Amino acid sequence: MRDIVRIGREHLAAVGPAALSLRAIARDLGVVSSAVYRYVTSRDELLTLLIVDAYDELGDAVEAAVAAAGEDPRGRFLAAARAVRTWAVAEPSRYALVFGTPVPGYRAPGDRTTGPGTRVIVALLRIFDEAARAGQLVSTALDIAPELRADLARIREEYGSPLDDSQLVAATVAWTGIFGAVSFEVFGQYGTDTFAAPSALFEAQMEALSAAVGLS
Amino acid sequence: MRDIVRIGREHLAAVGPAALSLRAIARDLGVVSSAVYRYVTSRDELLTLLIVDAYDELGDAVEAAVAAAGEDPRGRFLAAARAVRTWAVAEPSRYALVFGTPVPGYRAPGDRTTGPGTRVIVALLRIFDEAARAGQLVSTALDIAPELRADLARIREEYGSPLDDSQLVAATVAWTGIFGAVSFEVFGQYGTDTFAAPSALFEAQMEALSAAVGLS
DNA sequence: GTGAAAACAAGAGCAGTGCTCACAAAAATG
DNA sequence: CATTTTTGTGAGCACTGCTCTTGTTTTCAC
Repeated sequence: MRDIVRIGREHLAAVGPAALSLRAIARDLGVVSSAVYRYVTSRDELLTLLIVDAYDELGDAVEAAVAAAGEDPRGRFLAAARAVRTWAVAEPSRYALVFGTPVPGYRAPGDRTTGPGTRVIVALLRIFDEAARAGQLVSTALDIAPELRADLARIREEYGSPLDDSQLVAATVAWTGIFGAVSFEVFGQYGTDTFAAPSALFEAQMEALSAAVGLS
Repeated sequence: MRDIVRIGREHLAAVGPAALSLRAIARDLGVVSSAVYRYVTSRDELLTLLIVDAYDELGDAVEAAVAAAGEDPRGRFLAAARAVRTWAVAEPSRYALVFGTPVPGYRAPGDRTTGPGTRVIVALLRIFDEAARAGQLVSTALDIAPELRADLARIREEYGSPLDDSQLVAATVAWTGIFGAVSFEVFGQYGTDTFAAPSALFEAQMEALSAAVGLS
């Protein structure tokens, strides 16, 4: 059982999410293909296990990086961003599983993936909250539609965040900005060999982004 | 031949990139499966055709939106971002094909995809260039590593851009920021039903982002 | 210890996939 | 009209996810 996830992870790293084959995993496991269905009801179930697995590892990495960083909110933000990128570059297939195209026909069971799936944004929000409390988060007033205000109010309550609407939007910009930059690099969307020094680019991008969202 | 792409596009929209089946397309085409190999050497070849197709349509949409917007650089930027999102929301499968996880085993042939694939960033760079020339792009000096300076110099030359290093980095932040936000929405990565008004969120995000990268 | 119950594995089989290849019908060209 | 080129056929290979029936272990209560 644990072995299935272990070998599944290996195959995932080797062939990518969509090419992940239960039969191949069974072979590697030295067992006939149908035997795997004793432990896992379907390929999607296995994907869910691997998704949770990946979310957890990424969450661990980010939380550890934030904890290891200093008190400075901006430094913590940069550490979190760096941790995301480092993990993604080291585990492109698992990153793709979680942050790429949803696997065809696959519907993530919310009850099992939302918990681990929110660890990064929770960590980011905490950094923003601390910054706001320390007066190190400047808020640029944005033009926010009423429907959005309702959404943001719900989120503020759910996470118990002290951020105002504009700051919350800024946090989502930081969030999507990090993953946008990482995805571009990991998925090779900058174009072929456009950047020889992707990590240097990422550093500069995150510096710009952290300043942009008001972190100082 | 054109029919293959046409039906391929329909299937793509219906089932997503990874589940796209040549045999199913052949059936819809009223032809035996092996016949389509007369026109397309492999499934990957078909994917390439569809990728180019998607890039072109997105490029058209963005260029048209920018042209229809006023002279104001910021307005043009917002128009471009909105065009990306609108197309992505309308064509999630095709968006996924191009900006999601690379299809397993698929290697995009650079010579056929790089041209159409760069139209969005070219449009963005033009907006930034115009803004810079009009003095409407403030440059916040970033800490840029020497290796990155080399990359940026190459890019500046390739695109004939007048932007300085920090402004170029800001442009990549805008670029990846747009697609990061769009991907989060299209791929449902914000979490289940977190935002009831995604377009309002996007507007606010892009407003924040445009200000953040120095566009005024 | 023995017998029932639960857990595990095997193997055949179904429907689907990408792709190849020898062959036949149709269309264009001389 | 004859010949070449193009287009389509159908069988077949190796693979996939998944189901179902059968058999083998292991565990556990008595």
